[in-house]
Amino acid sequence: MKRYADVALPVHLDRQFTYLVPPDMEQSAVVGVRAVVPFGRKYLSGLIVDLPTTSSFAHLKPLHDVLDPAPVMPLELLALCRWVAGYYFAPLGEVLKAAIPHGFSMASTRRLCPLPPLTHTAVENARKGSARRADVLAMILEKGDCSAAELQRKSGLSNINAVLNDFVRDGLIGSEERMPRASASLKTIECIDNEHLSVATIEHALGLLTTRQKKARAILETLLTVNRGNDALLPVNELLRASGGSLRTLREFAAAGVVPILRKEVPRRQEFGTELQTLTIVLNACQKNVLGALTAAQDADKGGTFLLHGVTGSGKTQVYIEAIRHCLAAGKSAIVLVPEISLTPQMVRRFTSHFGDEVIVVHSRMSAGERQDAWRLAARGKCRIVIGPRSAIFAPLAHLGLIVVDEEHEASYKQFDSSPRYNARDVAVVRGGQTHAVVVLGSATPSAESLWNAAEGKYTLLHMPTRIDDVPLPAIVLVDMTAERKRDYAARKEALPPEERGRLRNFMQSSLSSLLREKIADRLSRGEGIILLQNRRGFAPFVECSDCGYVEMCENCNVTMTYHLAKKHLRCHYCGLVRPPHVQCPTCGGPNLALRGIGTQKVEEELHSYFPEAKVLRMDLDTTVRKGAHDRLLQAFGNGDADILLGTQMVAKGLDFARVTLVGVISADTQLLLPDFRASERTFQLLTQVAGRAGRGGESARKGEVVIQTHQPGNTTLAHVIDHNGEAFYREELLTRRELSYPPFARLALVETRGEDEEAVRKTAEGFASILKSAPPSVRMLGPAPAVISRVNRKYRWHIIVKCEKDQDPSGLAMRRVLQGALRRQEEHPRRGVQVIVDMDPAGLM
DNA sequence: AGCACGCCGACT
DNA sequence: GTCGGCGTGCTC
Repeated sequence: MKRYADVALPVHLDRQFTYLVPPDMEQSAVVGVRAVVPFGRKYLSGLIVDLPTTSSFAHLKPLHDVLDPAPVMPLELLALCRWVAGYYFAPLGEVLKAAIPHGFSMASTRRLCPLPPLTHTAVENARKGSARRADVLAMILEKGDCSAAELQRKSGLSNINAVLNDFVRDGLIGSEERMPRASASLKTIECIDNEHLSVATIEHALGLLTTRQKKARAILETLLTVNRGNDALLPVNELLRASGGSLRTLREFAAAGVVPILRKEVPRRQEFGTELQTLTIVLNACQKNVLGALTAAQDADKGGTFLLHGVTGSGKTQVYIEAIRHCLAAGKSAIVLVPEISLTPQMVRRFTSHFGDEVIVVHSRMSAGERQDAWRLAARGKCRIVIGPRSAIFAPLAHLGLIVVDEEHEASYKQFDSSPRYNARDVAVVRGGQTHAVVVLGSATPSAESLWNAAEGKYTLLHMPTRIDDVPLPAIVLVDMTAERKRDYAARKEALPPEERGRLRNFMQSSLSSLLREKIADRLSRGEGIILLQNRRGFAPFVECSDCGYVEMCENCNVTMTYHLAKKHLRCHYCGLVRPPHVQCPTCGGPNLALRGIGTQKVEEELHSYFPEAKVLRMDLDTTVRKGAHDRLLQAFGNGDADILLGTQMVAKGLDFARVTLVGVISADTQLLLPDFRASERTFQLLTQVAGRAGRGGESARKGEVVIQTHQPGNTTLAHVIDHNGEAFYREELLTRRELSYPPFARLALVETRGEDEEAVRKTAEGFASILKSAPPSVRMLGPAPAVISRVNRKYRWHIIVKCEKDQDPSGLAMRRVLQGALRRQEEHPRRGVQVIVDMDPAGLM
């Protein structure tokens, strides 16, 4: 009987491909192992996801190879990936590619070699026809074996494969598809091979040494004194360090057979060290309460989702740690999801201090090899705690007992830029449901969705309303920057003689109000720490002609360009384009191009001019791109090496610094005025988080103070921030959401059409919308309309918002069917160069 | 989505 | 004859 295998491939095709299983692979071809298959002209590696007994397809090809001796993807995880693929409209192959680190998305490369008929004379003959073709032949003849990609690059021919095919047909060259190595190999180190070590041989060799060969003698003598079992092989570099000998000498001994050396595989893993002070922390009554609920749920073995709403500084991390301890004691494993931005060595250390080698950390800066090692360690049960961002929700842990999602409201859990567009928090809840693991969503400022789910009884709400040691919440004051500006202007005018007052036309307000300046001076004099938030990097968010209003725009995107001081250039924060600013206005020719708005660099400059003696650390994307820079900055500030930590939202996510007694928000309005239904929520969350950085010290510490500057002093969101009145904020926010049919009361999908041809993009959007018009009335549609940022990376964007009340379609099934149907019909008449992207539960509508 | 194939027009 | 551009259809 014939056997078949369905293989999911990392291609953007919502289909699986069926292959014949050759008889010699029947044992090894099982669900969850990777296989190499012929696909078109190439070979691809994919995952076997099913073993159907029949196939209606007539021209099946056989599997080419099976890569793994045992499944690399547990069935439970495959089921989760299937759910993600279905819910977020992504091909299964792409979900698997996101879930399995490297080694999955491999494709063959075409290699060429010369055949006997290819001689220098043959090359010269070809040169009569085409010089470029002759060059290709010459290269193959010279190199002997080379890749098609290399030939393409060096020859500049665009249709290299067609050209090569001609040569193959003429019998001049040979061609084959070769797969890259199946997987990055484990790192190996050289060790002394204890098993083949002979004391007699070494003593004999010692006897042969002259008295002058001190180093050589030291190596052998040291070797005789160290006695280790096979489990703890002595690494060569340790032996050399201990004996002071050189690698060269050791190599000679090895070559002579005196010292046997072997290579041992070692997983690459980072060391994070321990943080002793947190090891002895005793939970307070509130923390114990919460922990009790979590451990009881774990013991009941039925899973369940908990929303842990704890104010900043209430000690959530310590609760997570104890819950994990309980989980491990029961023989189970745990996943901790953390926003990428908070995944600092300091944060990881809090976990490694307690659990040591049981912890494995995955993060975006890891190499392919490191990722793969981490995945393998988790899959083999060598590490039972995986800490990481978004993608860590796919960690291949068996016996999952607990999933922690810290800062569950964070938008970074939602992948928005590429398929699969999943929200790791929601996937966590689903995985918990599938495996009966307890899920803890923790936050000081939960998302409106999660709070509503708790109110509806889907999640169990746990509260931690007080800070550790009852440190009071900081006092928050609002500064009206409009009034400030007027006062400032009047004062300057007063100071100038009447004939010079015209110069004030371009008067730029300081980014620091007098109140904030006063408080900064006060803290500086006391040696206390200050955190300043300005959620915009660069110097000036836009450059404007003071005469005609021209604004420097990006040529690829419909956004303003930001002026960066260090390089004195303009930069697009969407596509990365860099160019110098105009010297004269390109529209009116005027010389008055002014730097407008406030970025972190501008604040930094002003701080230097007001407080030349203060040490300021700027922390934003521009100062933290280098590896470890983020941690170094936080460490330096924590040590007291600097007085002021100034930065974008990342200053709100650091760990506690007891010495901070003042937090300043340069402008609360940056996010508040965005045309997005989550703008208020985002602002409330960010400001509450950053305010929570103030005054976290022990009992002796001074109360923290927070100054928030705004041009919207009457805004109710800000009023709730200063009152620490989250309850009122969420009550009002939920009311608005209900009125306007936004989440959590409705499910949203954002359909985006995207392409370089504006007309085609618009027409595709209109076509999609007209298909949606025939949907049942419960599925409603807004748009189509150009996106708020109507062009990014040379591509135009149109949006259709699709929504459906949750009480009419609780599972989202109706909406999914409508969208699925519309996508199918759309694919029947595709427009070249236009993509149609469906973003389920989008993080924002821009 | 890639990618090959086939057809057309520009160029030498 | 060469070569790139572009539309079309396929990938088990």
